Amino acid sequence: MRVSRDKAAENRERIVDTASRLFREKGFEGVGVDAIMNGAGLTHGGFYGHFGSKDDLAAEAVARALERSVEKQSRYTNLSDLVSEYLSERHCADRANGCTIAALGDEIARQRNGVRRALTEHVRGQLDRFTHLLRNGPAARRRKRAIATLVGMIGALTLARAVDDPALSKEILAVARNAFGEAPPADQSSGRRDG
Amino acid sequence: MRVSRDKAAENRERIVDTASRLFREKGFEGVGVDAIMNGAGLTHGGFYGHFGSKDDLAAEAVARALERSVEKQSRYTNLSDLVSEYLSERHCADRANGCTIAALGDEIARQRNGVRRALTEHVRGQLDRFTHLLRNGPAARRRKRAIATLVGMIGALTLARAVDDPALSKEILAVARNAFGEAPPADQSSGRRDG
DNA sequence: TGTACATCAGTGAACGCGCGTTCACTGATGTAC
DNA sequence: TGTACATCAGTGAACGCGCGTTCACTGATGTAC
Repeated sequence: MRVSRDKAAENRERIVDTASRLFREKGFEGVGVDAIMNGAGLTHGGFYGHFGSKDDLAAEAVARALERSVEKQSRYTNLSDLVSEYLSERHCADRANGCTIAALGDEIARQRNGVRRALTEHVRGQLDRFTHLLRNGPAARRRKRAIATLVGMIGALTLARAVDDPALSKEILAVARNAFGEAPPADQSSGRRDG
Repeated sequence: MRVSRDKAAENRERIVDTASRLFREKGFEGVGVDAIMNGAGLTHGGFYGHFGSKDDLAAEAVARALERSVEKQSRYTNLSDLVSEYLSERHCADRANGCTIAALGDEIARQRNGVRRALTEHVRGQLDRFTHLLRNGPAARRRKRAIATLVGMIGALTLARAVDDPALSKEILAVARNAFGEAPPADQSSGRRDG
């Protein structure tokens, strides 16, 4: 049965949002078109009225997830709070609504161009934002800190999720919050040469 | 045609090694039993004489990859060299023979108990080894640095591989080598409180 | 504003392929004498 | 040491299921008058 154009547009958005969550939760190959459409309250047959292929949807879903993540970040005016939230146990437990890079990082590396290009632009933006949020030192040094902070966040969340033992997982998050949220990780303050 | 017991044992080892490489290269769901057996110079039918299921092989393959990684590390007597090698462009480009956590991290988080448990023990060992390689400061602080270093390494390699642009990828690796291989990342040397 | 028709979003059955798994078979290996 | 038979590692065809994709159909929406 036909549905109004507005309703159809809403449905499309809902499919993208649902996919964006399910992919992060179970991986690209862990979710079928069927599950995505059911999750959006539709049946699988209508899928190809909205998207050319599952891969096309994947590209849109990743782009959507990355946009949302930038929106969420705009609330933070300093990097420490952002890092603390990112490395919280809540975020660690909620893969479906959390960071796309931590949830799908190594699958994205094997993905088609569309997905990888979107991610690359997102990372560039992240590094610029982080560099801007860091207040001390010249831009080049702040950029280095931004990179070290970003990779520390991603690695900590990935490892905390991969590990089986809740105590170890919490320890990793807590130490990383302290290391990347408080002290400047790329600061060569221990007196070594600067490269 | 039957094969000698020694040859059969060799074949089994070769299957595990091949799987360990192919899984890291293409992900658990990106490789079929067929491809693994062909890679080991056999046909798919013989697979179930060696393993109960593809999942069982996955657990063995991950365990094997982690063992190999520990063997490789035993060559290093200081953490800086180890980090530099880990964050080299060579390692970044060679997913099949490289770090299992960076290659399969977020898939492992969704995997069965066998795989996750093996990984957890490996991580514990890694942290102990890193803590031991760090020479300065009390054990508790060295452990924090070990954790920050490990998650920085994993995050940097994951991100450098996910990103589309070689220049950005190289920048991430270079900055991370400097941040995690030279200065102590968990060092609160900038004068903040210690937690 | 109301009516008649065309459009098309969504449905559900069906297709085809790939993949994990099974199985009857083969022929070299291992063993008993 | 040699022979006869049993064992069993590996082969390749086949099975069954799931999944991405297609398609004929439905009936509400959109439109023309």
